[in-house]
Amino acid sequence: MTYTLGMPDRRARSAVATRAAILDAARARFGTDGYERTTMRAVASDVGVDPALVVRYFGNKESLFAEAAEFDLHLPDLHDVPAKDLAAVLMPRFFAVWENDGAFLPLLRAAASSPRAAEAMLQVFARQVAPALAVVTADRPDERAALVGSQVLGLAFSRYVLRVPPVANMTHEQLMRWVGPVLEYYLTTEPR
Amino acid sequence: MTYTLGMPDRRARSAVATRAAILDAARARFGTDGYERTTMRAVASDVGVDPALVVRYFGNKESLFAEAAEFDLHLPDLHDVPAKDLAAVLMPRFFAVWENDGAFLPLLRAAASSPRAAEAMLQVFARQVAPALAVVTADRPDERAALVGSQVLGLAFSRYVLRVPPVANMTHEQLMRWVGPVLEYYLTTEPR
DNA sequence: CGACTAAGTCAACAACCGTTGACTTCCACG
DNA sequence: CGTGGAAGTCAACGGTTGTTGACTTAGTCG
Repeated sequence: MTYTLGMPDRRARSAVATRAAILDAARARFGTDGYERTTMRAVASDVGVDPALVVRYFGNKESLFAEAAEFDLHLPDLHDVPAKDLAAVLMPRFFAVWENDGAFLPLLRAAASSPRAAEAMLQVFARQVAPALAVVTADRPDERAALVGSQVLGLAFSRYVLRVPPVANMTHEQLMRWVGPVLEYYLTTEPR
Repeated sequence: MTYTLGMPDRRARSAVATRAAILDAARARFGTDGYERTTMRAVASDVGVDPALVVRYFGNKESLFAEAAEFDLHLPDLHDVPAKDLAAVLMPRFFAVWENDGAFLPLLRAAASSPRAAEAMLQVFARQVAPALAVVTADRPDERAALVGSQVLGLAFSRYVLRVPPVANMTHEQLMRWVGPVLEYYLTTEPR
């Protein structure tokens, strides 16, 4: 332990830990309550901390949201995936992003009433979804990617926001059996 | 003019007119700003009226929203529609409701961030969409209706809220050619 | 005309919000 | 030991919100 420079002490370590805890709580709140109904006080209270500390770390509510809404879809490379297996590869990523990760829901909720959030979501689609799908679409890749996006978004909205009973209660496998052929159709089949 | 009973005078007529004006303004505000960011003061100001008058007519904000979110999809009877023509019958109603009518978009926007609006939207689905589709689905009508709903909702979100370029710019016929087979599949085909 | 009543206004309330700046606590290090 | 600085708290601010109750205006009818 010769170096003290760049070696945070116990206080510093606990500082980044509480910062991360605040970010987690913010993600959860934004995801379930949306932007407006999420209060700085509630986020702070979830971590057991003073509201002033939240603004000390993140500046203000808008910046906190921006940082909480940053994420990476981690879409796999689809180059060597046969058409029949596309859904089996894509759907698990869908569930992971919307259920476990939980970073996507805040953005979806906010995008409905905030043009800025809508623009951010469009960027995610253009930079991550469209390129990943482009490698398996023969013609009109933009149209096909957007149609896949519409089905995926609608499924997320029905299942995680609206909680439409049948769709919200179905298992991953059941959903994959229903939706899988649709994704495959949008990506590979020629419409009539 | 023998009857005065049930014959509203000028004051009463102007009263229902301002009430209707308030309802229109509320629909517009809820549609663009969502539930939380819509304020009673803003709605009142749009009509050029005191905020107290809004609560006088509608009780409170929640009731105002409930009344502003009421509408009828006017879904046709699908009893005698062959499976091949289902999409051709349903899609025009989709465009009419989301483009011309314009009463559904507020509800979608608000539903993303307000549990109340989400509940209202669920009611519309359960009372209008599901029963209308049930007459053409052989088995598991609830699942099939919910899946159709998810695709329709996702299309509306992509096209009218997010405005994803390819989907937002396509014509009615192009969209019908792409999405039609999916609706038909959800309603009539057996999944693997 | 004068009383009645509906339509609408006014000011104010309690609560809650995001944000601020000064204060306290406490650990590490010279 | 004691001092500096980071981590965190505290109380308060200015503003906005939904909602309330008393007040004013104005048309109608006996």
